[in-house]
Amino acid sequence: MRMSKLFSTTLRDVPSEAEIASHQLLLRAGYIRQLGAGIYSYLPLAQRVMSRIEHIMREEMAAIGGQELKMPVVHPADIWQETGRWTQVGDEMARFKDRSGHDMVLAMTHEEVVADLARREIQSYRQLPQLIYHIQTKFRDDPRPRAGLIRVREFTMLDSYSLDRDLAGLDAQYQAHYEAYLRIFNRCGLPVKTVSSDSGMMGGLEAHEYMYLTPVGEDTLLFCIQCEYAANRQVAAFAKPDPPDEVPLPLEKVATPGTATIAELAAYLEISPAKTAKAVFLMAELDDEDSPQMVFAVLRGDMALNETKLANALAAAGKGIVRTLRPALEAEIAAKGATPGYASPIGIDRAQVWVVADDLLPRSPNLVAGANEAGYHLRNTNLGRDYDADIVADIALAEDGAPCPHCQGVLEARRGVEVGNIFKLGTRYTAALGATYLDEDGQPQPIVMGSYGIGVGRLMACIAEEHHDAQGLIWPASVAPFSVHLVLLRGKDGVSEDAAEALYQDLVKAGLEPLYDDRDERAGVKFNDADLIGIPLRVTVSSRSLQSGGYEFKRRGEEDRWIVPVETALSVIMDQIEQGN
RNA sequence: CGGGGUGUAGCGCAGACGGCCAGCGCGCCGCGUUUGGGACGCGGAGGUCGGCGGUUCAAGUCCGCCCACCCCGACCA
Repeated sequence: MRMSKLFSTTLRDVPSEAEIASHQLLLRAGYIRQLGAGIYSYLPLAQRVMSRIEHIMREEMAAIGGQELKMPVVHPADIWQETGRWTQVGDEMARFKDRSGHDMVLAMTHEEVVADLARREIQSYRQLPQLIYHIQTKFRDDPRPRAGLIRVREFTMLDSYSLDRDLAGLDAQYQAHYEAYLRIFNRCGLPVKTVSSDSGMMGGLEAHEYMYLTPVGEDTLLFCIQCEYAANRQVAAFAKPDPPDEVPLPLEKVATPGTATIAELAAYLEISPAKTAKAVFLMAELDDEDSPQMVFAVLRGDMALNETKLANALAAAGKGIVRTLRPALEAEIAAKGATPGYASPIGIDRAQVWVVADDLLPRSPNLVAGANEAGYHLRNTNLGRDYDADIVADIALAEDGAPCPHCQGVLEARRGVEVGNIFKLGTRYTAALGATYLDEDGQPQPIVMGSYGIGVGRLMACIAEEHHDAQGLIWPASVAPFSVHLVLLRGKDGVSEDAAEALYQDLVKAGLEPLYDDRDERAGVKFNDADLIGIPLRVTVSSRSLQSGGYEFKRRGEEDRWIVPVETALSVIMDQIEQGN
């Protein structure tokens, strides 16, 4: 490719909307351009990088028996209605009507389509297992896109689905993906950690996320510094302390003026926050209810609520699938007869409010809780004696420094970007859509599904985040948009130009992919652009290099420069590319 | 959706006390000089000042409404 013809230009100034390195550099180097919030055009340079990433994906998918297909971006609503996600998923699914008034959706994922295909194509256990995948555009109308390509609304994903006759088959395919995806990240030069995760809107049995650890990440992960335990904070467990063994004492009302927060209360009574009960009021919108349901979460005062755990606890207890969960307004709390800041689990109207208690509470005696009267609390409240809960479950948030649930070691919080995820879905979608096979006994059985995804653009952005310096991008050879950056510094006599043209033609003939800077620019401009664009190998052809005996070689990210004789230049370039990969 | 911010040429910005043809740097086009780490001179092109409405003799500048984008939060691959 001649740079004089390349469809993009480099920018000297950083566009003001970009804050993180990958976003700034991908813009400045001419890889991407923004069209709208979370919507980008991928210029030829970016398209080449993504093609190379996708090539790696295809190789690794083929290695575990994947068959590539392509499923639609636009779906009729009815398959989403069949699985219930039409109502479960909120506004992040873009919906519209076609000209005849049918509800349609823009695909945000493809479980429904896979299950639909499975019910049409799969009749017999003899046809299982199957592994199908595609690399396809998805749209999620995220409320807040950010950080350049890290979080966008339209994106392409490698999206893989396994179909099995039983859980053992699913386990095997899950494990195969687990490893294949690690190989993909490894080949792309991106270090990742896997963590246990919430299955979120996918639902299912088990899930892992592949996290690239970086301060610009938006997920919080917890890692045990001693053992292998690692989890997204949304699901992270921790070893809760054993409360002291105490005899339940009689309830006692105490005046506690001006203590609407746990900190104020603990200070006023001169007790530890661990001796108090915290009340959190939330409004849950459920998929099968029109009006929001109030939920009263009770935790020990020294712990914070994990809303994901709470939502999962509600679902597990059969209360319904939570679409959204938000803090209740003071007016809503008062409307249920509770006093904000002094609310009590004792005497709460459980016909109107669901009480969910953290699983530490049944063994935490004599906590101070609100008296449901401004300025008063109750000492010695005991779950089971003074009040009951609709649900008792782990709903506490694991925080930095909490004890590991496996080894009691310390959990450390880190930030990360989720670049991939894998889910054991089970039969949720296949059962809903009636995707069954006949077993050896002629009995219909639901097909067992798994789904596995990697965001291509997000992966590219993370690679850029990981591999750059102050001058620009430094692509790993495996995903670089071109294999070699040929820089011509024109002399007066045309000798350098002829040499560079000849080398360029040789490179093209050899099947390599050179980017040839044939522009009429000064050396500084060309070198700076080369650094920005970040191709691993730079070969400079100039009268100075020719006088030194050939062409000047330099690897991006290294300081060494060396001269290679004209005659051997082509083979050295091929060696360098080989070595880089 | 709550809080904060920004919209003036391709990019970065000034202009805000209403007042000539709306500016600067970079980039872009032409000519010349220059030629190994973002050159210099001369001459050019390029603007619905985010949009609509209002106030006024006069609006980039004042007022109202709307839109877009960015950041923090809620939410998510």
